[in-house]
Amino acid sequence: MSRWKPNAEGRFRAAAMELFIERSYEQTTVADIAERAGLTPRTFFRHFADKREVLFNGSARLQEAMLSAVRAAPAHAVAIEAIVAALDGMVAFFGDDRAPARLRRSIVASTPELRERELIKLATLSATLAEAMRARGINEPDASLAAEGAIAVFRVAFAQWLDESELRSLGEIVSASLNRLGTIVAANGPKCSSLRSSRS
Amino acid sequence: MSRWKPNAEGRFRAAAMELFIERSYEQTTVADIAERAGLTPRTFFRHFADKREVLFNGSARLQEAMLSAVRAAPAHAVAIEAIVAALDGMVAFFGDDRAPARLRRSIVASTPELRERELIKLATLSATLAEAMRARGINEPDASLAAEGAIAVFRVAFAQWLDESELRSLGEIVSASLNRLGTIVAANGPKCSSLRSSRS
DNA sequence: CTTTCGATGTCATTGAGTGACATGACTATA
DNA sequence: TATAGTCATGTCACTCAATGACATCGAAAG
Repeated sequence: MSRWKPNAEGRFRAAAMELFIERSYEQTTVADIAERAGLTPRTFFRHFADKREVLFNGSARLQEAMLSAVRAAPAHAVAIEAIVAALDGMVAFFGDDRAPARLRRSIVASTPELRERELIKLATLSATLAEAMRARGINEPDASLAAEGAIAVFRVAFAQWLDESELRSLGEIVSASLNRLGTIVAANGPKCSSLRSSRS
Repeated sequence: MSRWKPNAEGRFRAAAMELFIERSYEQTTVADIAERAGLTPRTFFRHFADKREVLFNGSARLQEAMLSAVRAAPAHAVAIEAIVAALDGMVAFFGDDRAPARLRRSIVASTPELRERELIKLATLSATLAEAMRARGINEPDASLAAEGAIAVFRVAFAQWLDESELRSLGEIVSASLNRLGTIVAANGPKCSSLRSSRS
């Protein structure tokens, strides 16, 4: 019997998904996952920083997809062009099949611990996007604002995409949301509306 | 000696802040905090859901400030007016003193665990704001988009407020950021720019 | 004074996460 | 083929966050 098991991470992920569905995330211990994967708990933590990470494999690939889309954008793109490219890359990453995303969301949504992790992944995505925009000559605070706005649009649109039936594609929803955000925020008077500058 | 200690939560918070500064968050155990507070670890968890929560006392009050500001807005406010009110309420909540916020941020920023919790507090704030807007007749997806956008603006502006010297007030920075976001997003063509609707 | 109730203490336990060290397996090089 | 090096894994022991069960103390009400 060989001691070395090929594709340990894949084994862990598959075992974890099975157990998270059979029971739930909370009622599954790392020992359970390791047992089903035919490995030990100690090895689990050599492949994943913590129990949550086993569910967040895709975030690195999503980030890569977003980044290469931004870098492929025209050279002197302004902020809006950069985030449109980023959103485009993210939309392409997910394709048409909502089922896996829905399944994953049902697991993540069921546990505060996992919702927290999801948020930090999105925040990382936002920070990475802002950084990429700065690297293309878009300065602060535009880079951060545009990045935060883009991720916010994506989050809202993505949730809608999962909630509604197969009517509109993700791209259509994202596009509509981006336009909607523009309409909303642009309704603000050029001078700052009624926000009082509270110098005490 | 009386067994009952008045203001247990306050004692825990004070003890925790001291220790987080002396050592760090990570190198402080709940047992340490309890000892300095003159209480037991078990009691700590009766007052705080987990170790992180001891640092997030203000978030409930911030949410209250934001909510009452939104509810105080004119009756048929459109999205932009509602979020301006919300931002106004949040700005007022922090006042002029940046020192406490800076200290707290230095602690939170030093630990991924705490950054995650911070994000979920902001996400909760966003969801609450969206809910309040819906209660005032603003429909989806405008409510969610505006709420996400507003929180994004606040987050970026708040970070700037802490980073720069005492030049501009928080209100001024928030106001400027909101306008900037409007300028950026409004630059998007009315029809959706180049985001291809990727119906595979 | 006694009863009741809420806050705390005590004890035991589970499960996440980590460090140290041993061991098996694959690879390179002679 | 032999030997050394390296990498993934197993084993053991440990810390610490978090929780349940139960005892106890203090205060307030009757």
